[in-house]
Amino acid sequence: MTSYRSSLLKLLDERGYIHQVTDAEALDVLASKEVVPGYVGYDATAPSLHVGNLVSIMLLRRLQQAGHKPIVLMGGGTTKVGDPSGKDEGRRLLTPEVIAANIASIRRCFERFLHFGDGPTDAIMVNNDEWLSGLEYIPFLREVGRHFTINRMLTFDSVKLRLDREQPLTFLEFNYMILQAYDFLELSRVAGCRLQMGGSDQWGNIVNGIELARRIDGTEMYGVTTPLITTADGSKMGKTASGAVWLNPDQLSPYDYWQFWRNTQDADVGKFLRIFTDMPLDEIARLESLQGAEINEAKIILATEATALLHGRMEAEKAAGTAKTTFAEGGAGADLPTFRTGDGISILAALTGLGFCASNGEAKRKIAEGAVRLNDVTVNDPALMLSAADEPLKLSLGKKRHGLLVR
RNA sequence: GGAGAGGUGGCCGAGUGGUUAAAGGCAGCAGACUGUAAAUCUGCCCGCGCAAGCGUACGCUGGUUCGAAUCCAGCCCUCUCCA
Repeated sequence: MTSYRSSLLKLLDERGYIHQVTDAEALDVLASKEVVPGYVGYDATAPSLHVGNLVSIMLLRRLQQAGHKPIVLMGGGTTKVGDPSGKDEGRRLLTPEVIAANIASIRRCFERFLHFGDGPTDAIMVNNDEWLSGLEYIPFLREVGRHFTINRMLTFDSVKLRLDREQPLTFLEFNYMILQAYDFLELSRVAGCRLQMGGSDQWGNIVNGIELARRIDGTEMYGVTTPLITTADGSKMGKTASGAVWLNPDQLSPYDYWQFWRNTQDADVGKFLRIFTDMPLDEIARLESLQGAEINEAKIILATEATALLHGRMEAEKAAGTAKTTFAEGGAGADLPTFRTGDGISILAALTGLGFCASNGEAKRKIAEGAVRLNDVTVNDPALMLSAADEPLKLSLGKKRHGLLVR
C-alpha cells in the first residue's frame, strides 16, 4: 500500500476502491490542500440504477466524507448516443421522453448517499443533455474532434471488441467517448471539476477527458477507477433470484435487497463491508475473520448496514427482523412479500402471484420437485385450492423464498 | 454499386425437408450436502391443459410441399472484400 497524505486517497485506498489513478501524487497533493470537485457519470438506460453502480455511488459518498464535492452527472445526452462498451450490440435508441423519465426515477436514490445543497462540499447533480444537445456539429468537430485520432479510438476495448467479433458499431456510438471526454472538459469549466471517477472499464474514457482538457484549456485533471467488483467465484456481482439488483424500492423491495447482501459468499464479506458500508475498519477486520457458520453474523451486519444506507435504518431493521423470524425461527415475518388471495385461489396462482414462478407450468414443476411448502408442509398436489383464511399462510419456494398469502 | 458470408430459444452455438419445442455449453431455478455461503452431484428449464393434446417459436412477408428453422421469391438488417 502506498502511503497517501490526503484523507481522500487514504480513505479510498484502505477501503479498496482504487484500481488505477492517473497521477496519484499530484492528486494527493491537490486533495490535501483544497476541495476537489469530482464526478461520476451515470447512463439513463433504465428507470433504476443497480448494485453494479453502487461502487461508484459509494465512491462519491467517500469523496464527500473526505471533505470534497461530489458531482452526479446524469447522462441524459450521452444516453441518446449509447455507450458501446458493456453491451456487445448496439442498444435500441431510447426516446428523449423515456430518458427523461429514467433520470427522474434514478435521481432519488442519490439523496440517500449524498448531501445535496449549495455549500462548498455539497453534492450537485447535472445533466449533460444541457450542453450536449445544443452542440453545433462543425464547431464541435473543429474544437474537440481534431484532438481525437481514429487510430487511437480504434484501440479502445469497447471498439476493438465489436470489431473483433464482427459486430456492428455505428458512427453514433463511436462518438460516445468523445462526448464523455467533452463532459469532463465542460464540468471543469462550469463547476471547477478536477476529478473523474468510474469503473475500470472507464479508464480510457477518463484519460481522454483529461487529455482533452489539457490540450484545450491547459487544465490539470485527474482520474480514479475502481476495480471491477466480482464475487469470489469471479462472476460479476448483481444478480438475485429475481434478476438484477435494483436500487429503487419499487423494483426491488428492501427485504429482497437485504437478502441479496445476506447471501454474500464468505470470501467477499470483508471486501463488501469495506466498500458498501460505513463500518469502521477494525470492526470489519474482526467480522471478516469469523470462521465457519459464525461468519453469518458478519453477513447479517453487512446486509443491515448496506440496506440502511439505501433504504434507511428503519427499513433495514424491518428486513433484518423478518429474516430472523422467517429463517432462524421458522416463522413468517411481516415484511415478506405478500399476495392477496381474495376468497380463494389455486396454489399455482399463488406461486405466480408472488413472483416465485414465471408461469403455471413452472409452478407445477416446482411442486413436482418437492420445492413448494405451505406453512412448512410440502405441497404435492398441483391442483390444490387455497380457501380464504383469516390467518396469513406462509408459502415457500425452496429454502430461500418465502411469501405471505393474506386475504 | 459489385461479390461473398450471415440473422436460431436470456446469451453463445449446432442443426440444410418429416423421428426438431429445435444438440451442446453458459446463465437461471429446484433437490441432496451445508451455514439463507462456496464447491460437488442430481433434476428442471416456451405457454395453456389433470391428461391426450393444443397454441406459439428459428429476421420479415409471401410461395413450393402431405409436411419447412431447413427449399424458392421479395424485403429488412449485419459482416468481409472490391469499386
